[in-house]
Amino acid sequence: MSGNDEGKPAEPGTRWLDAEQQEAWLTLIALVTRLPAALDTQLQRDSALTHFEYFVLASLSGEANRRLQLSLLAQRANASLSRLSHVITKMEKAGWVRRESIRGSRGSDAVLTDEGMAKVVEAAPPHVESVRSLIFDGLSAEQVRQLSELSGAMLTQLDKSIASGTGRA
Amino acid sequence: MSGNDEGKPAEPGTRWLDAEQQEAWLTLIALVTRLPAALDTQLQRDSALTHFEYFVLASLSGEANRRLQLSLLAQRANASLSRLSHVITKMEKAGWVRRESIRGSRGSDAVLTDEGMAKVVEAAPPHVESVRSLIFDGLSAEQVRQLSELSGAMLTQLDKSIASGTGRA
DNA sequence: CAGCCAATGTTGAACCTTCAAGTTACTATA
DNA sequence: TATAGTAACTTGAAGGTTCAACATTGGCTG
Repeated sequence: MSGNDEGKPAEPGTRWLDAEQQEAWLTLIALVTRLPAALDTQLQRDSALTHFEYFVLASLSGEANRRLQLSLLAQRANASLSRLSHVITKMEKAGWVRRESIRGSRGSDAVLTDEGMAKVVEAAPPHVESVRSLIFDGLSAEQVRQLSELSGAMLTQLDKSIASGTGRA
Repeated sequence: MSGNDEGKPAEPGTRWLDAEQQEAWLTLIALVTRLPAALDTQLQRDSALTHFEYFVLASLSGEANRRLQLSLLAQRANASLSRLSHVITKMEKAGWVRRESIRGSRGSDAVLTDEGMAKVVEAAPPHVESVRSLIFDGLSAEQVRQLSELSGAMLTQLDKSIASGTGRA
């Protein structure tokens, strides 16, 4: 990666990134762009699923009664409620999920059907194999630990920044 | 994050992720999902740009003559040529970029116009501020170094896996 | 209990990306 | 110098996501 891809000094008063931050940033951007693309490509080809759909199905499959309230599922899947709602509608039509309203509460649950469960069970092995090949085969145990810590730290900062409105994102 | 979101053992012969890998994976997925969303939100609100558009403009602005062949620019921006072409078309209409065919070669260049340059110069300060707030304010210098290394290692593995067809992504 | 407020969820339109097919124009080969 | 091959780019359609507006329904307060 060459020069200054994050824009060059133009306004006095703006604090730019130092060289190490620049490099880390460019590399991180590449990662967050390419990794999802790679995951989608594999899942699309092997199972005709988006990674988001897979993640939603997998999340439900790990749940106590294979069910979860939509708003909680959205959080779990790092998505907006709107995005989730559209996808649940699609997967409901496919027969993998159904909606069920919660008595005595204002929410509704997404429930994984048997067909949905079968779908994840079928999609999981090639996907996990791909995750291993795309990422973990290149990392030592120590690096895996570092990855957890670093990603965790970034998520914490992300949440803090968004909550405070400072990052205005 | 609770249980086993990557699907549970169902097929003998599939090698699953160990506990540390699982945790790292869930955290990484959260990051690659939320970070781009946060970047898009900020740029959309402050500058009416997608992060990808910003990145393309910034990449051009860092280039020798503010120009780069489309296929190279696509690589630089971690995107397909198709995606880039659509976006260049849009930005051409906005007056930020123009296409110029390369004599004696079969490619064409994207060239950043003065208006395009003005647009990046205006968009950069709030964006950099946001990047700092969203990510770097939560990381020590040592962590920034680790981030470069780790992201680099993952990208290397990603490329290797995709090239070999093993990860089939 | 009435009325308001806030949380939850849905929807359609606009927008963006992907995918596959098609075009163009160099390059190599005979 | 034909001809085939291929790299570079474009395009339209299909599909996914976001955004904003709307509907529904509990919870809270007077």
